[in-house]
Amino acid sequence: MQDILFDFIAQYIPLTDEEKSALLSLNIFRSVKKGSILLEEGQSSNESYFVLRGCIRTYYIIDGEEKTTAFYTEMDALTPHCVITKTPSDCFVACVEDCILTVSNADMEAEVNSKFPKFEIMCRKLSEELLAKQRIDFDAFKTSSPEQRYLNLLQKRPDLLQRVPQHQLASYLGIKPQSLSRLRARLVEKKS
Amino acid sequence: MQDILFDFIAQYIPLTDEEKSALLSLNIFRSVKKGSILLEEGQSSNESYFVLRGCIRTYYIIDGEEKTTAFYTEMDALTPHCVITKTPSDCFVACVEDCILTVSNADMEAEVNSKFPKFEIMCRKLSEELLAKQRIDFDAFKTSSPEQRYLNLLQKRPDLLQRVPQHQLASYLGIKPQSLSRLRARLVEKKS
DNA sequence: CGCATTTCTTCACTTAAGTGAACGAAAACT
DNA sequence: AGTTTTCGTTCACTTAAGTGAAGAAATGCG
Repeated sequence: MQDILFDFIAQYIPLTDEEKSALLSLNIFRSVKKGSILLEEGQSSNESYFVLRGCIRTYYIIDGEEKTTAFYTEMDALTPHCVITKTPSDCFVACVEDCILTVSNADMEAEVNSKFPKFEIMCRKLSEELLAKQRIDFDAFKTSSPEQRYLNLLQKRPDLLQRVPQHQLASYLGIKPQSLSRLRARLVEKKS
Repeated sequence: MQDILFDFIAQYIPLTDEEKSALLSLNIFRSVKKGSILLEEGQSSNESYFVLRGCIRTYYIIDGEEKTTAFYTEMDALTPHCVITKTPSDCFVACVEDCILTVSNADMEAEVNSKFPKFEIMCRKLSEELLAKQRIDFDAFKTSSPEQRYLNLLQKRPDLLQRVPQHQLASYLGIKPQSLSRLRARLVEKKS
C-alpha cells in the first residue's frame, strides 16, 4: 500500500531508502470509513490528504443544500484551501467510500522539508502541476454546457459515475439532480 | 515601476539589494500594446508573465468563437498551463490594454533558483496560494448562477466591468453576450 | 472627417435548467 | 423481515439561457 505513495513521489523526485523510512516513521497512514467527515465548516485545520484507496469529496452547504465541488480518488492529493489561507474552513471534506489515506500536517511537512530539502522542490512541482491541471479543468468547465461536461466526465473519469451518488455528481457538474436525470434520459434518447 | 515587483516578492520572502539587482540585470520588463498576442494556440512557450500595469487575458477559440476564461491585472502572475505541461498551447494570451509586464522563462527561473535558493521557496508558496485561490474561485463558480457570478464580480473586481469588453466578460461568466445584456437589464429592473 | 468595423443591445423564438411534488426502488436501521 | 430514510426518476410548470437576426452606438482607420 505504501508503495503507491512512493511511486507517486518518485514521479517528482528520486527517493532513497533513508528518506522512505523517515516518511514511514511519521505514521501517516489512516483508514477511514465511508461517510466519515474529515473536515467541517468552521473548523481550522492544517491537514493534507493523499488518497491511497477510496474516494473523498469536498462540499459546501449553501441554503441548506449540499454542493459537491470536487472528488479525489487514488493518487490524488488534497490540501483544503483553508489550510493554505489559514482561515476557518468554509467547506466540508468527507469520505465517499471506505478509504485508506495518508494524513500529514504543516509541522510534519516543515520537518521533512528541512531534513530533506528536495521535498521542497517536489512540493513546488506538485503545486505547479496541480495549478495547471485545475486551470485546464476550470477553463473546460467555463467553456462548456452541462451536457458537454457530463460527456467529458464520461470520457475522463468514467469510474466516478459508478462510485458516486447522482446528486453529488449533479452539483459537481453545476446542475440539480433532476436536471442530471433529464440530461441522461435525453442522451439515451439521442443514441437510439 | 519595478518597485511593484519587489513589493510583490516581499510578500513571500525578504529580498536583499544584491538579489534585487540580480533580478534587474535579467532585463525582464516589457511594454506591450493593447491587442498584442503574447501566446497563440499551437505554440510552445516557456514564458511566464507578471502584470505591473494593464490587463491581459487567456482565451480559447471554440467553434470559431472566442471564449475568455481569465483576466490578469496589476500584481497578478500568469504561467500558461502549457508551460507547465510542456505541450503546445491550446489557448491564447492577449493584452486587453496597453501593458507593462515582466516576462520570464524557465531557464531564467532555474538560474535564479540555483543562485538564490529562497526563490524556490517563494515559488512554492506562490503556487500553493494561487492553487488555493483558484480552488475558491472554481468552487464559487460551480455553486452559483450566472446572475450570482455577475454580482460577485461586481463586488470583487468592479474594475473589470469598466476595463473589459462585455463579450469577453460574458464568456468569463460562462454565458453568451446577449445573456449578459439581458441579465444586466433584469438587475436594473429589479432595483427600481 | 466620414466610412467601416466592432461592440452592445433588443427582439422573437427555441431549448434546457430550476422548482416543487409525487412515486418507486434501494439502502440503512433495528 | 419489516420499517424508515435516502435516492433516483418523472411530471407539469416556471424561469433563464441559447440562437439568429437586426439595429444603434462606439471605436478605429484611412
